[in-house]
Amino acid sequence: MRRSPTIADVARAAGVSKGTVSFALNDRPGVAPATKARILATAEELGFRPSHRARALSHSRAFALGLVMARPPELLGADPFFPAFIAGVETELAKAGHALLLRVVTGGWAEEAEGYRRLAEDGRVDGVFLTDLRVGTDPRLELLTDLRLPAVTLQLPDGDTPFPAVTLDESSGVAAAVAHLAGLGHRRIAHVAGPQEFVHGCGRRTAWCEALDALGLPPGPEVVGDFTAAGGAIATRRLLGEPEPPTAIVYANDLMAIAGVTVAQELGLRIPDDLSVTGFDDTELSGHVNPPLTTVRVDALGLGRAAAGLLLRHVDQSDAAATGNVGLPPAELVLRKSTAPPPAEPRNT
Amino acid sequence: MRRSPTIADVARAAGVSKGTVSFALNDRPGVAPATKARILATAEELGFRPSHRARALSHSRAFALGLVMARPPELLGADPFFPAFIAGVETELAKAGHALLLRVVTGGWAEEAEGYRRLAEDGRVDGVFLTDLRVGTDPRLELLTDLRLPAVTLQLPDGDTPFPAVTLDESSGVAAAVAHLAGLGHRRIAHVAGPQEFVHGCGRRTAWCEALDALGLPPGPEVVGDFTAAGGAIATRRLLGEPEPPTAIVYANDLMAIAGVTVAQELGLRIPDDLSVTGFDDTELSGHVNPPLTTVRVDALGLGRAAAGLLLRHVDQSDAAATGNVGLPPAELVLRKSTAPPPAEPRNT
DNA sequence: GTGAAAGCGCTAACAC
DNA sequence: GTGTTAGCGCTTTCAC
Repeated sequence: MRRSPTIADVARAAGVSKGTVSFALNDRPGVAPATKARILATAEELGFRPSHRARALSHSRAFALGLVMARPPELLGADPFFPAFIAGVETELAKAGHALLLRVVTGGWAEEAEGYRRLAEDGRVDGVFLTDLRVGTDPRLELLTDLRLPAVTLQLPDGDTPFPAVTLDESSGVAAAVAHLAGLGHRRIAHVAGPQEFVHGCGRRTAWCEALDALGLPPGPEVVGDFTAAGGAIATRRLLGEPEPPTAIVYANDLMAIAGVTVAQELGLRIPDDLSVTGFDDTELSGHVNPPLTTVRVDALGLGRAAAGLLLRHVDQSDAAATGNVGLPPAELVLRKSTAPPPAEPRNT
Repeated sequence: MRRSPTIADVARAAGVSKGTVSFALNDRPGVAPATKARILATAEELGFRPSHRARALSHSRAFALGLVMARPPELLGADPFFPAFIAGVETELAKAGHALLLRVVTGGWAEEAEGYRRLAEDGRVDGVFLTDLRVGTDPRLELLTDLRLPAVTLQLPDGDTPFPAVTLDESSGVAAAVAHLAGLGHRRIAHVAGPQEFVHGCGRRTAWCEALDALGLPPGPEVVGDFTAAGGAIATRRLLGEPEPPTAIVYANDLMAIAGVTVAQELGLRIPDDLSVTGFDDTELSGHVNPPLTTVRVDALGLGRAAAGLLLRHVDQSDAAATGNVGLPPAELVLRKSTAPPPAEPRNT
């Protein structure tokens, strides 16, 4: 079992000191071109790879970024956002030689806080991504400040946190969906919302609400769901059971929308003839359900890339140059077949 | 900005040497109970947290495990397996104080190999999980042996790799689906397979094939898909366009099955009256589509837990005690509403 | 331009 | 029992 070569081996083989090797390897000035070439060659020849562990110790840096996913178990396999987001993050991190540490917690806040705390106190990461921001004051903000752990957040353009943020306007996508429905003639446009403690859940609801208002339509009925299919089904049943059911429903994600379509169909409604539906996320499946779902596309991959780039810059610069936010193109409406003009006659339930 | 206390600080405060502190902290014999208590107390008081980086360096261990996900971008958000698997892995790793490093590669084999290589050569992880095993000789087997990187594989009970494995019988689930359909009276039972280079894609197909044979049924038509919704749609269109279309289709995953149902419905077929369908995975959505999908449930969370436990043991034991495989309960059929007896009359296409 | 040596924070062998 | 010391492999300051 051959031990992998260390910087000392290279130094010996090249006939120089460890320090010089280090300088040569890191492109630092003050090494004669000839020496440098020789060092690089022997390093190459020996198959030298710098030990990440040793660098981490002497730099007091982990060269890794962390992501804590707090999710109820049911939502784990169904959420389309994280895998794409993570893929985006990875493309950036891989280039920079950083790694991504994942922590998934399925319990409550205590467990989540513990997740961040351990990442920080163990020095396993140099910074973290803050997704699923809570409205008001997210408790993680204080925690991370406490832990002195750099972070970037994902949030809506009007958000305001003490951390650098990647912003993406989801509202205009929802507004476009509402406008599209209104344009088709709908007047009772309902909403199945996500949990209102999250900025995205809350933001989408607000966008729906304000879009209705801007169009001079009355505020439609709404039910707050939980982003799960089961929750979407229950919410839909509630909405359709009302005395004057909506003719269109704007869902806060595709999962709830698809479950909602199923419920409506079971109740004998035809989509889109009797009921129009829109989703949010544009999951791969949404184009392949019956009917194909009109939805709002959000670029999770791009978000991941942008967030990783921002966090890397934020972490790398020890000087306090303000790292500005970065904005992504707004979410956009994807028209498919789940929307149509409302039925002419009022239905009876 | 207060530097976090090191072992030297604790030693000084407790009036002992670093070595003694280290022994006390690690529950090693040879420290007087009184001294030990005092050390533990001062450590607690100072808020001492051992530096993971320093331990990693002196132990030559990363205290982290790696997972390389190789996935085409389309499948990233839709695959229900990984999130649950990762959650399972995490529950075990968190207990053991290990971290999970994720690497996602969307390109080909070269990129994937590079992913493993970097994890190994950078010493970022102590071992890796090998999912999506290829049939025949998976190229990663040799690579990892080369890199001297411990690994555990996920595979079918009859698999055979040089690495410890977590095994789960998927075949009996598929066989149960076929038997269920045959019991309803179906005789032309088709299959939409996953990519045949993977053991799970191949295994499910073989299970379907052998189940038909065991029941004395003729081998049904089949199309090899790619596990994506789009692929499932295309495959289904092909099967239903044949002169004598099947009356039932067994899909290798839910995503393709749901897309297949949509295609069939667009062609005017009623599910399950005109066509029965089964899936595989039991995603959250599959109970909330129209009709709810009969499928095969596989315990991804349990797989993750078992794999993590196995890999931890495998990595921790420096002595060569053979770490046996661990077997999980077989996948089981979940009956819902997408299956029924075949239509009495032969349809015309 | 290059070498020597002192860290980074912990572990583990070896003295006492 | 406890203290001392030499690593783990790299970075970085300071002489020369």
